[in-house]
Amino acid sequence: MARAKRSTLVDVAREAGVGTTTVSRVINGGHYVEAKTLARVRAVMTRLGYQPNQAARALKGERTNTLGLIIPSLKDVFFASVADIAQKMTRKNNYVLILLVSDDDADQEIAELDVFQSHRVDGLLIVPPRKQTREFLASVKKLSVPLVAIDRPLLDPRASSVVANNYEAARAATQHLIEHGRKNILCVGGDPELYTIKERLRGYEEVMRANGLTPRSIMHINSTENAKSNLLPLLSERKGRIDAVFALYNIATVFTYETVLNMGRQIPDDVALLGFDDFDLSSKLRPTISVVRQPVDELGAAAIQLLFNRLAGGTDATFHLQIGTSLVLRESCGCPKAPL
Amino acid sequence: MARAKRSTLVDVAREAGVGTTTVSRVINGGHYVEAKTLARVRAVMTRLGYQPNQAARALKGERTNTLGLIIPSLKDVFFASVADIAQKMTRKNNYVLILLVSDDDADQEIAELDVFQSHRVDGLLIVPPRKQTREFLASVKKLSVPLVAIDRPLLDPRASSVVANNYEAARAATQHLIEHGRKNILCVGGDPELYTIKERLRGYEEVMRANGLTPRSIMHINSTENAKSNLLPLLSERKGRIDAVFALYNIATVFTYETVLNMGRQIPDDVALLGFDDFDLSSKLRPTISVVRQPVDELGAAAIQLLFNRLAGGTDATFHLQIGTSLVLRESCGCPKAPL
DNA sequence: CTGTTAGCGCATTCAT
DNA sequence: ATGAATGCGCTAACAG
Repeated sequence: MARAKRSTLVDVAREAGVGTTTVSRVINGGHYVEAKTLARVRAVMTRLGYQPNQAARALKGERTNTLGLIIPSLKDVFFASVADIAQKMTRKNNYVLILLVSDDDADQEIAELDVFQSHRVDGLLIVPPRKQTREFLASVKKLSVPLVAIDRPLLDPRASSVVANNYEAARAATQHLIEHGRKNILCVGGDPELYTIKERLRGYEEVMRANGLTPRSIMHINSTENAKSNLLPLLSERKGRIDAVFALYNIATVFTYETVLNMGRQIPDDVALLGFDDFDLSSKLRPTISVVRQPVDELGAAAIQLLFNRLAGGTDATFHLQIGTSLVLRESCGCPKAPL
Repeated sequence: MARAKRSTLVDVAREAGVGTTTVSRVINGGHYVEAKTLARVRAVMTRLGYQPNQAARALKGERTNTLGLIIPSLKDVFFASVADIAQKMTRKNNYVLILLVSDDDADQEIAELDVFQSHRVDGLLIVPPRKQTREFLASVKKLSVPLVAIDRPLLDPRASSVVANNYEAARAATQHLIEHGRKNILCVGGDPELYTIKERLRGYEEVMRANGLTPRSIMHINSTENAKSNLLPLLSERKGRIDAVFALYNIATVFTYETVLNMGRQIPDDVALLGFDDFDLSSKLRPTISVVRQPVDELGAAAIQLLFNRLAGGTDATFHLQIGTSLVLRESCGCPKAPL
């Protein structure tokens, strides 16, 4: 708390009786410096509590050692996990992460890109907004630092991206329900404009058709009320009675779970349930919920790695990584209860 | 992506046919600049896509417009929410937030304080580590920027802090269970070294004694296994059979829930359950779980506000804010089921 | 191996 | 109302 003036590189040089270059070298690894000098300078730095001023280094046109991250929200476990792994990887590379939350809004994300420009971050990891407006894409194009998109690809093909293989995941999930003998499988989703949702829906529909079954889906499920009023009629239909639900994102899974139980039907006996995205208490609900799990850490790590490769002067090539998912089979899909 | 050299203030000045001072003035609000000049300069800035270089401003000894946040983890909803509100408030003040995760480790947190010093953040919001070692406190003392502690007070009394009133919250919770006629109330907690846990335990014990009841507690519940093996024997005791549990943190609540149900007892009929800290699916579990809710947003907002007040040149006084909590009464405590 | 020096982009006196 | 000149702390030539 004591507002003491910080010591600078020059102070250190003076105290240690060396030139500024030497001190600079010590800061940056101590190469080409005599061991004795090195030790002396280091001692002085410690004594003075010297901390290099990143602003000055940045001004020299060097790196700011700063990465920017834009996610739609921190309250969503998935994105919080992305932020978590991103910050860990960033730190490991001796960088620091600036966090901006976009609320999934393109205009806000444009403003945030500006902020990052202003702060001269060395690279950017972003979850593109739901609607990638032309203005947004223009802003992206003007960026002068490497950028990697995560979770959803950027419409600008020149940007690298790391996403889960949503399509294959949905295929596997649907296939699994079919193998449990389910025939009237309903697909429950959120915003149909969203890339991930579209891909998942596509996978579901293809597998249904390939098995001679009729795909049925309902989108825009995003609240308890709306789940009840929209889902309930569908689930109550007599003919072609729905015997399974494939929910396209974690909240939809929970809403479906709630709605089904509230109408007095059994999971999985009456209605099997398989969700997309794992969530905290998936194994605490009764029955436990089977889900498609996205390897968030892998996604995040791969994305940050892409960024650092670029920063390390690697190729300028664009990568579009698709990461595989896995099925976590618990009880709700109809799989046997795991032994205690 | 196009690596174009960014235009600088000088470029703008040249293009606009004015001096650098004028441009600087425009950037900083445009006072004392003729309307016509102002418009012209602004136009040039837009055309060139000019973005002031924060590094340069910082170097001038001014602000970096950057705040630092240290939290133990992003995977904990509580801390994720702190980060969320912190970043929102920070942005609103035209600042930016750098996020560091400490894993609740003092040494790591010391290192992170250094990183923040190096990046010259203007202020710091931190969740102090579980164990505030002497070294850690020394590092804090050496800081030259305002710092506010959140969730747990800092042992250094010169630092401001914003915490929930854990003690009162625990009193109210315990009292509530007693009012439901419960007499053998067990308190289930985590790390007994933790400030929040200690305060909550203290509140619980006092109310128990004040009502002529015997407090009983078990700490270190932090995994499903350990919950089962430690909790089960206690809950199975015949005499003085436990008829309620007050769980001191969200995970403990879930572990208790799971353990009780697994042993075939009913909540709340056999064992009432009241938890500390709300969690995502608290109202989706059967029965729904009653909890003490901490107003995270209020906590975070108050803390950031304290920081900005200081930065605005406000008083240097130290504040120790205690924020009140509320009881969210659902079914697990014995309250009547809410009507659908 | 080591020291001297010239900017990086900006805010700021101090003039005008 | 505006401009010229200075320096913030550091790195990178360039000399020794």
